Amino acid sequence: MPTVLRSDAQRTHERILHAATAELTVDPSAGMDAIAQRAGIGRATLYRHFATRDELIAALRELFLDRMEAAADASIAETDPRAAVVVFIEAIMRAVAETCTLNEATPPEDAADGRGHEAINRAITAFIDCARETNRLQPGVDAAWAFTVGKALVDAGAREIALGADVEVIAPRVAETAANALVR
Amino acid sequence: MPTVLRSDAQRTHERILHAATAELTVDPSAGMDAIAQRAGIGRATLYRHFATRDELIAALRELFLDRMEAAADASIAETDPRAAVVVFIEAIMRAVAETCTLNEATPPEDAADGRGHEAINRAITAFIDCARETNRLQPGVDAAWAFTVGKALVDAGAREIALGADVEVIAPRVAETAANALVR
DNA sequence: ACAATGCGAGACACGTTTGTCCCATCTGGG
DNA sequence: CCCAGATGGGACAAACGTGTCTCGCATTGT
Repeated sequence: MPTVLRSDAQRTHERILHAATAELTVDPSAGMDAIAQRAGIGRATLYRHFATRDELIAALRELFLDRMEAAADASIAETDPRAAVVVFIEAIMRAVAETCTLNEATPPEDAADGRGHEAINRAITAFIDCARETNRLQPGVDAAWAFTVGKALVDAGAREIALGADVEVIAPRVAETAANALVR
Repeated sequence: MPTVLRSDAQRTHERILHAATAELTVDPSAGMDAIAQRAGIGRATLYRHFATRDELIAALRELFLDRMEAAADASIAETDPRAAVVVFIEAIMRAVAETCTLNEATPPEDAADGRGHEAINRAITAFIDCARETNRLQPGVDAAWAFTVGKALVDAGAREIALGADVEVIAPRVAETAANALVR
């Protein structure tokens, strides 16, 4: 076997991640059987790539956090609060449409791993400050509520996509709606 | 035994509905054990009131649909599109905070029972028409998206409440946010 | 004191899901 | 042609959730 030609196993790996994303987005309690079936592989093969269910979910989570950190950086670069929301949400939507999932990916208050919270806190506080300075924040919105609203809308959009809707139509729509909800 | 003095069993019944609401809102796949524990009763007692898990969920669903029909009627009476959203969402929030649950309560496209869909379609089309006439609908919003956004936000708010937040602060906040998201 | 009612706790059978193992099969490179 | 790596399918034990049942206890009205 040549040094670099694991494209076979590699592609299966990615197909699993993609299928798990879709399946768990629609039904967070989906079993390994359903995930394997959606990936078009056998259950045994699924266990060859991810020893346990938790391991698969952890992999999804890592992918998601990578994307979210990138999205946070891109969002902070924006000076307009509305643009900041749109950029951030669109990036997250494209992430959850590919090989990550939001369900199970965001522990509400688990201080255990600072990783997820640190990135999102950076993005949200930057957005809140920016919106407050320009007096464009919707009344009653604070950091915690912005997080809740964003997560709820992204989650709903992700479900639409997992159910067959087009990312290119859903992602901007979710971003626009989130912007309307948070900034005026 | 007197004719009417089942207040004992009756109160247990309501405590179960309330506990099930909260538990299933936080974790839709919560087991009967978790529900009984949150209600502060034994699992056997839970089964004495609801023979199966499905029966419990059906009871929650019926309660929710009652409340939603009332909310739809109240919403339709409003002439201002923003007020229509606020009235509807606030009513739903108070419902899910008491003894109903949104999870499992809204079959996306199950034509089986027209009940849920008929009421919500009435409310949403009335709102859309009203908002379109006054040109206050946010661009890109149609009936399906209004439903998706409303459900997502109510769901998120219900989770906050089930986790301990105060209905009186969450309900108006969800309603305002939904209004901002849908109408300008 | 007595009986009735509702309850908590535990034991149980059953089905489903998880995670492991083994073997037959396919495919591409030597 | 042959072989290694990856796969699919099936058998399997263990864990978990469901639903049923029985027992003993507490409350309440008589």
